[in-house]
Amino acid sequence: MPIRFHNTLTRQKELFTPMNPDQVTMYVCGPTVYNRVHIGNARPAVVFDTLFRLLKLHYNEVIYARNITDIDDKINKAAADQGVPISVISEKFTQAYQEDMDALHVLEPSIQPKATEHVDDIIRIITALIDNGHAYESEGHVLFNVPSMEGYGTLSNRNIDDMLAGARVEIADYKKDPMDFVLWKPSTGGLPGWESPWGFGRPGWHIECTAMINKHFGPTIDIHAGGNDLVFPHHENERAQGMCSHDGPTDYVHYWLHNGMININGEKMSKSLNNFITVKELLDQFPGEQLRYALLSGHYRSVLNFSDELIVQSKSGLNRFYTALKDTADVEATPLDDPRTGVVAQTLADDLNTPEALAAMHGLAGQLFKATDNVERARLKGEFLAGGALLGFFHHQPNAWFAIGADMTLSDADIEQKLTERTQAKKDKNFALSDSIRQELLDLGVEIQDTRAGTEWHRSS
RNA sequence: GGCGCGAUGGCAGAGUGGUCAUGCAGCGGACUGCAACUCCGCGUACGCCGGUUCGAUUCCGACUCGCGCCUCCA
Repeated sequence: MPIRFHNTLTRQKELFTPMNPDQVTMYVCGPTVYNRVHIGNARPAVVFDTLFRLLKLHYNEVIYARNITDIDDKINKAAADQGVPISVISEKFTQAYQEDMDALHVLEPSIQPKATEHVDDIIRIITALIDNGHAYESEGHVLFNVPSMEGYGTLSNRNIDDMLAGARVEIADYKKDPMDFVLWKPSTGGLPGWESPWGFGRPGWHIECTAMINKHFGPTIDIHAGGNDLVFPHHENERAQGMCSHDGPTDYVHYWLHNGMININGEKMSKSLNNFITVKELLDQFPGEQLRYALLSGHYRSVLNFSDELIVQSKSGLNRFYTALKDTADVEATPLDDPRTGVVAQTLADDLNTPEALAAMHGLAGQLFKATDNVERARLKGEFLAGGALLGFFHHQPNAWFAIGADMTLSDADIEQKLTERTQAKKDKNFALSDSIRQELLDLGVEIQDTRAGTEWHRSS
């Protein structure tokens, strides 16, 4: 089963072929750790986590790096405001990020490099760019000289003249060319910084990713992903740095993947609208799995409207999945001979079509409900579980899932007692009593189903 | 101004040159003492106008509307 991706660089769907048939290298832009991340930050983490899971099925080794940006002026500002070292801010929110991602069932990447641990590498690559004639020092700054690179703008599909025509930005006088961007800037007035050949200072934004990729993977990687707002300038500049910091022409990234943005109830998240929703706020109200379902319910390249309705529907969808698991609790799943052939894996192989994958999961659930043959049920359950694992679902036992957020006034023993009374009432044909007991239980968060085997119950919120 | 994206049934959201998405919600039915769960069935969906075609939601062109990026925002 071949894997295909939409590559931002070529603007079309392409067959994925890694440089090394046994090993895939991928890098995803992670958070700047200066506050709790919002739901928009969670989209690439969850989407490309699903990609990571898929790739691991197809290749012996997948090395996945997701960086932590812990050098940034927003961190500097937060630290200055609170009168603490930047490490206090960055460590606190790095920790918070890990917690949020864990709750969304995002697997830990293979490597989580930090900018502060790569300042030497950053300095090395800036030096190389200067040596190659692609960067220059000016008034304590080091700048990448954009006109020195043939093909700048290819990734974001724009040309310099058009950009300058629309620009209304004042050009800093230390720049040779208006498009030149900062690789290193001076730190004065007590700002955090590091010693460098160009004085005490700190790196620009784009260079850390290039440096970390070079350090951990070498000049070229298979996949680089992130939000589509990063295409320009961040990834365009990264690409320029990566390609120009080596002798001779070098590819930087073979497949660029970019996810679309998230809207909140139809509006773009923005500070002025005050509609930023943090992952933490959502996790306080909904299980991570439900949020994950919601994030995967749209194709990753499209805008996703993170509405109240979406969250509700996501819960219903997962309830159906868990009902299927509950109904087949007695069935021992038969694992797929080749997990890559599962219907979910196949839909994901087509440019990570997660809505189609969820539809496939619903298809399997329906078959599971209908099947009567035990061999067939075991096979279906195996495929269903494999699909769930790829999508990052099924971290609960079914009854535990339904009980999330449920009223716990009644103990299990209380419930069993009530059900015994109800069963007796039913035997006595005292349906008024049996129905009132059922309603009482329902009011206390206990749903019941009468089956041939007796009465089943589970808690529900 | 430059570059790009989108418009699918009440909602969400795939996909396809010609019988089918899928889920949620709704309606009818089966099951049930009644329910619940599950199952079966139902709704003349593809922005507008042309073109290509035996046939277009799908391809091509124009239009309308909405959206994104164009300096540190995933």
